[in-house]
Amino acid sequence: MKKTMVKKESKMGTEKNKKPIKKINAVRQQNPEIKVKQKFCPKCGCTDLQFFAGEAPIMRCNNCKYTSPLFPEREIELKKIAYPIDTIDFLSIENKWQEAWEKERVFQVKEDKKKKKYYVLEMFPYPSASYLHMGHVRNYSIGDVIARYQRMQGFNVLYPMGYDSFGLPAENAAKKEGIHPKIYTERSIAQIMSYQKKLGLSYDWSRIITTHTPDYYKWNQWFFLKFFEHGLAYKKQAPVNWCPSCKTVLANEEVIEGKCWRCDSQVDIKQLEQWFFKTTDYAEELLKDIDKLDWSDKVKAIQKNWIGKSKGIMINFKVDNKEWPVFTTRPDTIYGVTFMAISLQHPKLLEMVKDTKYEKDVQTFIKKSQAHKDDVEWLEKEGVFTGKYAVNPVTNEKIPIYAANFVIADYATGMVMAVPAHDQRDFEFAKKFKIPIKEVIQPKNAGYMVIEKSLPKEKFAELNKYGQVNIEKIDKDWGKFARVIAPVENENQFVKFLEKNLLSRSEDGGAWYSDSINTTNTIVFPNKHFVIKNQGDYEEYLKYGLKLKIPKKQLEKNIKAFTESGKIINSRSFDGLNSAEAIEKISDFLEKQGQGKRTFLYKLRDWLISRQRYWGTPIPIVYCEKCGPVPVSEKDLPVLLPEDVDFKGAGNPLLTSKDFLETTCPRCKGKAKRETDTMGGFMDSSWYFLRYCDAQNTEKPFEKEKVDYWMPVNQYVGGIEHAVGHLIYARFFTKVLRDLGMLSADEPFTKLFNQGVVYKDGKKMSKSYGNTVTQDEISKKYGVDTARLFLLFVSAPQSDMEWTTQGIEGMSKFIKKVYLMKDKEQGNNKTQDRIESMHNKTIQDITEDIKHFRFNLAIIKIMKFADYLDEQEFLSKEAYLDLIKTLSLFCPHICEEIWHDPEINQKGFVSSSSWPKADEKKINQIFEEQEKAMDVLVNDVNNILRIVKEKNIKEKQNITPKKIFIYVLPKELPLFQDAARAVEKSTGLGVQIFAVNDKSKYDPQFKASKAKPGKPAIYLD
RNA sequence: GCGGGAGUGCCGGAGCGGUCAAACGGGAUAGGCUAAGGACCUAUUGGCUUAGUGCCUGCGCAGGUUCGAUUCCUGCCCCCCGCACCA
Repeated sequence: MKKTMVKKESKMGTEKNKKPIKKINAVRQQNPEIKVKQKFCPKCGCTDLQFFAGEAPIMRCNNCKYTSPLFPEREIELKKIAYPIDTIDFLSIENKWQEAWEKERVFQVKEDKKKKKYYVLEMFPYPSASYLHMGHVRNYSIGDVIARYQRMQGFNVLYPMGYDSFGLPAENAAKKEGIHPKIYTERSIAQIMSYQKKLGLSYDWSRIITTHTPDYYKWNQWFFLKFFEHGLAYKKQAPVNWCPSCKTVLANEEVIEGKCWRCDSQVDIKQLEQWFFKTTDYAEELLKDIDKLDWSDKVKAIQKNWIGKSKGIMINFKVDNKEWPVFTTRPDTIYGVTFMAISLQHPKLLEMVKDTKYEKDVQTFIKKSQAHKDDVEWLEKEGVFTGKYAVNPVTNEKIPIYAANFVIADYATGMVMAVPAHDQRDFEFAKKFKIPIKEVIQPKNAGYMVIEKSLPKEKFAELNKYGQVNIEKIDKDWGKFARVIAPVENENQFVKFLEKNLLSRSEDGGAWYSDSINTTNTIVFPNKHFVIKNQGDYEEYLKYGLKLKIPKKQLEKNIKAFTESGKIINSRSFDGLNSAEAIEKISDFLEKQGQGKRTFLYKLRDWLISRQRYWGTPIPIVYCEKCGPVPVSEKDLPVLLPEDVDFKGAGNPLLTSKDFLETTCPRCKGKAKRETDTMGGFMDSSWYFLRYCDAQNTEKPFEKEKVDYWMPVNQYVGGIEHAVGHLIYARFFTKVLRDLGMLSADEPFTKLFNQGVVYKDGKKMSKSYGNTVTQDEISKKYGVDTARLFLLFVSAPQSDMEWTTQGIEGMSKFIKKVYLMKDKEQGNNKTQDRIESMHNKTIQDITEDIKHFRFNLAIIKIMKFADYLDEQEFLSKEAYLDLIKTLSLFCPHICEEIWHDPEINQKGFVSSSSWPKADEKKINQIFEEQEKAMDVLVNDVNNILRIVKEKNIKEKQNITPKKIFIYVLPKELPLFQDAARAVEKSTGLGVQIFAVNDKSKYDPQFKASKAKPGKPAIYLD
């Protein structure tokens, strides 16, 4: 995909430029909007017209060849342009069927216990733009194909749409343009919705949801109260991400590379009191259940990584005789601890240094490092000594404590035991502050030997003699490249062997060079890989695309810490163990001593839901002067978002609404103030899929029975960008509601499909990049059916694609062709059983393809099938109907139009017809082989013709064959009767076919004897 | 650094152990139908060779496994995407 952008202009491109662009093209490009009124041939009434520019523009009918000059009154315009009238009026067909579907409620569904359900869902959009671009069109088309397919399979398909309509952009628009967020939002929704309708998406519009309306957000508040009741919602002071530009806190999932996901500003860390949901209570289940999901490995990996479980031990260090637990995954390195590092944001840091001479240093340092997440790739390690010491519980050594910028405040306990010899960060810090480095792990004496180019056989034999090298395979030929991978059990002896026999050590002590056997480029990587190369020089080596690389960082102890496992040293009674054993033994020891506790830790944090913004769900909490924070009572919900706010100032606009702010305490009826934080948008999207199941309910968020009927979502479709945010929260929410008895599902989304991104000019197509191609532009020109078909045809739905209009014409032509086929005379073809075979095979293949999201391949097969049907003398109606059915997934409007055409005359809607079933008995592979044989024959004839022609030119003669004679084996005669027709069509010459044993055959050159089974002989006369 | 994906013709993209590399679409070239083409039809589109044949080259580069590799493995190159100071 990216390739297109990288590659230079092709040769073809430059050649093209040599040829002058035809005038007509240029004109058309300049004035694509000008159309001609004439739609029907005045003579025969057909619509297959062509128009030609020129001094006197004319119209020509392709059917009856009638030609006439065009409307004199439009002559001026026509002089500029000749533009074909589309013979199909897409727009009115689209409107017609969209209206019909809506009127007949074709896509509305009810729970029906007798029918199997299927829930298809696309991630609901955030209504920030007022149009749809090709990226959207592609996404919605994917979902619609699935919905239509499952519907035709007989499932009760729930396929809803709604809008995630709370959020900052609306508020920003209000600030900038002075429009109230509500108006802005509702306008956008109306526009987007109209475009979605124009796409012919088969949503059940009766279930529409907009999250900014009180009908919806009331339940957000209700859930909040439930969570609060069950201890799952709480308020705490914590170091949180603060976006200075959006003026709000952000959840961890909304910070990308240290920047705000919306505005890209540097995010600061602030100590603030905020509302959280206890996602960490569910960390283990969220992690464990990932394996149950039919999601892509990538998304699963991202989630696992995000939850980030690590196994380790809490070890009690003592500071001022108080216990300071510290988490580590590497207790085997505890004897190597040479300093402690505490986070700058640690709440107890200042307390620790209070009234000491170090207090000032620490304070200055905190100020200096500004406490914001930095975007540098790897932060320069900085820190300051706190003057305090911690006691190592195993050695009783006094360990100095440093305040350091690389320690995260809210992971584990905010303080780490630093082992510079075996942790890269600790190492860097120690180097900088001249803290001792104590090695407690030694690299293991084992490795792998990789030998490029073969050694002499006898040398390998010698290696083997040592017994340490197990050579798996040696290339027999000297001089050829061979790779030998051999585990080396005893490095020291092996190295000695190498030194003695093959190599000598380089001066810096790192690499090994072989000079003993006539080569200069032999290198050894101790502890990692041994790469021995000899015979031949460096240049030759490069020729084979191999480069020599000395991983200096791995060799030079001065740069890198040894972080792998190995043999324990300098650790008293634990010496000699390997790391894995030592981890267990030391953990046992610590636990026995009461100095430690094995535990698991997660990277996942609690979900920060407070936002200091206006356009969101108010948090239903009241601060009473006497009672403190009190939840609003259920019956007072919803806490309405006031509309009389001022967006001009800085800060949260909610603070400007007095009516909202001032209230009474639900408990003591005294004076109280409302919470002005609102909930982040992820709250809205964490349960919207449940609301769809019962969207009109005014009594509760949803009826359990209904949700249990529809949930879980069978197929979720959406971008991979939500892998950690929305998809984790929604899973969390589902699990909590399950535990509250509100539904039965464990997981919200059984299957997840991540569609690819649509790029343009090398960037993701989006409003913010300004590189959008809108639905309007394309559908006006080609109709939405073409747009949908093209987008799904041009590449697999999960892969990224670069937007191009190249090829869209082809799709348009194809649709037109299928449409015109309906007028063909219906009847039985001679090749009926062959058609049936292809028909059933096609259905079988397409069904498989659709099941596996290979829409592009399914479309290809539909096209092939259509071509085949079109080639036949008569229209095979049955086959054609199934063609229309399958095509209707992609092009619902035109298919509906055909379905109801008087010639075809089907009842009901094709959209609610049933998916064709393949009859395997009718699939006959022989036909396919015969088709191939026919193709070969046609090919052969053409090949001969070509050769003859070339000969003519070369030898300046003029032999032009006029007739083709084909000689087939007698029993193959019926088969090749059709082939003869194909040859006729292909060559435009007369064809006569004989059986080889036909005595009356015309065969002057006795070619007939060349005929073989499946391969007739040919003679050109 | 870690994780995921990818590299196929002029282009977009199929194929993912053999039956066939290049389906399908686009582009280009030639021809037909035409007074006129943007419709439609036909052929060609790696090289050599040939009355329909045969051979070679070839799926980022270099090796390996296999009777056989575009497909599996190893190393390297390049590109894209995501995460990243998680102790």
